[in-house]
Amino acid sequence: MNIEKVSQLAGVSKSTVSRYLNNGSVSQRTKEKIEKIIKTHNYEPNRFAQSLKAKRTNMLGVIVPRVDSFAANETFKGIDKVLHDSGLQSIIYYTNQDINREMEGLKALFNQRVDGIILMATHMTAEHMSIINSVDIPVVIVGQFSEGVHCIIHDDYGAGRKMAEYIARYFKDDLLYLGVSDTDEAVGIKRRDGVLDYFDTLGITCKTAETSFNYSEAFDDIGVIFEASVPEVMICATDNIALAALKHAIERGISVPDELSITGFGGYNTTNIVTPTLTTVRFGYFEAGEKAAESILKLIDGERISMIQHVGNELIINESVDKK
Amino acid sequence: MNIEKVSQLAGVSKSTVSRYLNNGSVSQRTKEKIEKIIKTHNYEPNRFAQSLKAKRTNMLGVIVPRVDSFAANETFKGIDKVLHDSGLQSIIYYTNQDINREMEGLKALFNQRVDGIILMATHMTAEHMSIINSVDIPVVIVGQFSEGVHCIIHDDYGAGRKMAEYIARYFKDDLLYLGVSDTDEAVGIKRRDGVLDYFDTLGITCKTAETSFNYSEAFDDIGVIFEASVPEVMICATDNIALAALKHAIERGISVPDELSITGFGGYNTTNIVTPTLTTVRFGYFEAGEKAAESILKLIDGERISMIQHVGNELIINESVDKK
DNA sequence: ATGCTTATTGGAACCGGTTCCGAAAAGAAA
DNA sequence: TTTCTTTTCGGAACCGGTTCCAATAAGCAT
Repeated sequence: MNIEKVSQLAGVSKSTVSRYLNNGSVSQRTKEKIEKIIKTHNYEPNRFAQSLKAKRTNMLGVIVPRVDSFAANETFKGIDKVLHDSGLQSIIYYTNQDINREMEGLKALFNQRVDGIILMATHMTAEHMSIINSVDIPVVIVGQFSEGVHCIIHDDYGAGRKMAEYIARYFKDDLLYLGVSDTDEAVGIKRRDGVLDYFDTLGITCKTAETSFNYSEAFDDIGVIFEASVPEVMICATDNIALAALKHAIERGISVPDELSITGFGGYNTTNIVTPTLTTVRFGYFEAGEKAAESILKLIDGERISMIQHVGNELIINESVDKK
Repeated sequence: MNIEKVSQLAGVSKSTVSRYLNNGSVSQRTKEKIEKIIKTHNYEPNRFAQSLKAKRTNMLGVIVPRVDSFAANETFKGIDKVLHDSGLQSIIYYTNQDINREMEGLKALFNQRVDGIILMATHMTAEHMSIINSVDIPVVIVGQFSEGVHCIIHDDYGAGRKMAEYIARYFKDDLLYLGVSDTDEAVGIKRRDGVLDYFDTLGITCKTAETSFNYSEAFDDIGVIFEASVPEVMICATDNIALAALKHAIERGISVPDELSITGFGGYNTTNIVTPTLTTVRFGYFEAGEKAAESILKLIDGERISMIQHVGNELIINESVDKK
């Protein structure tokens, strides 16, 4: 079934059918004739033919670094909600945390003529920027900041500070901040500085150590740390790291929170499943996804929007901190 | 940049450039001329124009019921691995576990002219089948069985039996199987029957109760069950349910596994994070995804493949069962 | 050089839509 | 009824590729 056949069966021309489909001026009588044919043969116009002429594909590219992370899942749900409501399809480009596949994805999606791209970035490089600039469709980055692109970012500094304020109510020393590499701007630097800067203003000293985002690597690193000494408080840069710390503590018979207080960042579901439940900061991942999708829609429509949008977060007080 | 301009700059005709792009017969000299133009202007053919004629879009639809589940994530990773290696794009249609959106997705993806659809189904209905049959592109179902479609299914019955065999080594009575609604064929019926049938052959009686896939609903149901009596063994139909049971037990001071043994099904990551770690059956979700993708590729190429393919699973013995 | 086979090439039609433009039809005013 | 507007409609060109077919060029043996 194509527009040609529909027009023949309805006894009109192609252009009339096309006009009918696009709210053009068609008389009531022909409208009815065409409608009948379309209904009985349930005709649907070919999207490729449409896109060819219209230069708009109604498809959005979403580059997803990982699929097994709470943050990524929630963000995607937010994106999907907005896009689905606007009748757009999302093409997922999954990168498995491989930064080269991120570049590949940008190019491939652009080549598919998607109308815009949302990039859930892990770490922005100059190469990213050069590709993004060479691509003349809207791009929105969510979760990381980069100069010159539209970004949706979490207030990592504020989250760090919130956590530090909470901890400082109960503890003054023997603190350890367990962070990640500062190649990750948001988590590795901002989040850490939010914590440490606040402690600094109070004159509280907090040791630091570094580990990986990966649960089992973090688990091993924490083993080494505990071998040397167990602090009173461990502020972990992510919930995954905090979960690894908790696991280690329980295995070694260290009581949480009586002997060791542990906190995370993220608000993952698992933080409520383990015992004790984990005190953490919940980020607005879903909201970030929604904002990213709304932003890209506006950009596609040619609207101007601010380059940076912030998403809030919230301290979740659970059982893993000793409130002496 | 389009094929017309390339041809003009190279001083040849459109058809020659097209032939060059599709490994047709082109002389060495013209090959070089065209290559040079394409490289310097980094031209890429318009996919829509190609698809319009070729009737092949190189895009696959994947209908995903949820994104925050270990099973769904692993399956998707398997699918993506195979598709990415074959240079296909996957269009994700996320349904948020809404069965109506599954139908909607089938229609929408077909309408997009995807070359095939992989459906991660929750529950197959007659309506599904009627849409699938009306759609004349290959469809593969993964995770559920339905007569007349190509399915990749897990050996849920075998998994149930494996678990029952293991439990029967240590326990003879006071068992409870905590299942889910039998609207889910695979988990609700097969998995349960695998467990119960085996106990039957040994003359072991096992009580049953029903709850939801959802963690918090399961948590509430388990509270009610424990209020009445706490069994010695709880065989839970999913890891999520088992995690809820574990949480409840710990909250009530019931020692696991000394007083209560708990098992799950799934092999989720969280089962290794909680203490005690959870004995479970790990399903080959990734493998199922790979098989689904390979199958759809074969079907697109017109090969015949068997209607049902099974994926294996493996008992993971952890700490949550008392081996007295 | 001639005749025959094979490798290259350009022209034109086609895929299935949209849109511009002018012609025909309908409606309104005179 | 005639004339002027306004709607409605069909024809044709176009979007950017692919492919069939016939024409030309090249290669080869005689």
